[in-house]
Amino acid sequence: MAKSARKQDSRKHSILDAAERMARDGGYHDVSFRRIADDVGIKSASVFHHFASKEELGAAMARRYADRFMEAIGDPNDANTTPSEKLERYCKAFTHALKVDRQMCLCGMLGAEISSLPNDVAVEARRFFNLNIDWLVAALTPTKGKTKKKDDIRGKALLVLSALDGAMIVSRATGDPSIFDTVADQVSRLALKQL
Amino acid sequence: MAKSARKQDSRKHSILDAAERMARDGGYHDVSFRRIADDVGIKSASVFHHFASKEELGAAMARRYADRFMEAIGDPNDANTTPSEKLERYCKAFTHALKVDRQMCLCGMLGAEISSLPNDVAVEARRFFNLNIDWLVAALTPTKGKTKKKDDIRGKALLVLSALDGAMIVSRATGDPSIFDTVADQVSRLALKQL
DNA sequence: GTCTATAATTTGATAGAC
DNA sequence: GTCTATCAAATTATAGAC
Repeated sequence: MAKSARKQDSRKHSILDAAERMARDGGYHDVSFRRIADDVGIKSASVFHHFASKEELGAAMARRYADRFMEAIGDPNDANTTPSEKLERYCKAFTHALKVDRQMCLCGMLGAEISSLPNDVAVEARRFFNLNIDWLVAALTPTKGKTKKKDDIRGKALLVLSALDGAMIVSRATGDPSIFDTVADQVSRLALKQL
Repeated sequence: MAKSARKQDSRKHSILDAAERMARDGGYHDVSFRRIADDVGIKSASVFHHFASKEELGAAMARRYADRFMEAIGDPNDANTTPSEKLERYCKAFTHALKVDRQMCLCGMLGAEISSLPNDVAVEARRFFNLNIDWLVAALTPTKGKTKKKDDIRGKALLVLSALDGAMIVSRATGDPSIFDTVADQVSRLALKQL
């Protein structure tokens, strides 16, 4: 039972991998069951055994991506790392998506498409952004010393998130990956200034 | 002859309007000739009389959007307006897209999808970004006084473009339009500082 | 310039055998 | 859990009448 459950998860995993790759290049509307099946090496009818609909698949794909992303950036309240180190780790998660995967951030893509997404997929995309904002606010809040104005911190969090997501698009659109670094460096310095 | 040319242009105009609306909500892959035709009130075969292929339509759509955008933001070298005024006008163009049109910036959407776009469409999207970067560099370059380091100015231009494009996504994804203003205000102040 | 008709392909999805 | 077979609908695109 444990063995077959693992086997099922592995197939589900492969299906989500294929779907994620397609969505991060062409968006949700460019994902197709046929091409996923071809990628995985099964038939499209078999994909439906794992996910009852495209909406369900899309929601699972977005949720898995968000969970992975949050796990990669760690605990924003960890007392053993500085805001600067936390922010560096955060930027690296984006850098990995852009330069190692050589793709868009999945939820950045879904965020752009949000008004045309099926509800369950849109919910997961929205969740990603809210989790990110909360994480950045926590990471940028000084653990000791006077409490800075909360609105200022939130503003900086929104600036960091927006700039990094936008920089991915600008980098990819112009074909110049160094643009991302230029933007990430600036926005990191600004977010940490007068903290 | 002038009359029929005008009539043709009006129809082409309506087709591009419909295509743009679809692309700004769901991306290039969510644009369809059938739905464009339904929107305009003609048959899909008639759309092909105006645009020989989806790629040609997509390229025309992107180019028209970019040209309109550049016209809206004006001359970056105009000696009668300050960098601050230029930047304000630039932000307003994005605000209009987000709050009046209530849609994504078309080229922001196409930029995210760039790796899956037909060549001619990708070329136009790329052009939009390069035009924007050049415009911002010109607008942020002081007309008199010492010439700031060119890399600094370019860096600020990239930050502004990235942050505004990203802020559109974050605003739409979270359903909170005020996020855009928060980011735009910060990035404007930062770009003008020590100019 | 728009139409009908049609083609070839792809889409998301289901039924039922193995 | 995967398959074959099938479906209805949608996709881009073309041919040819009006």
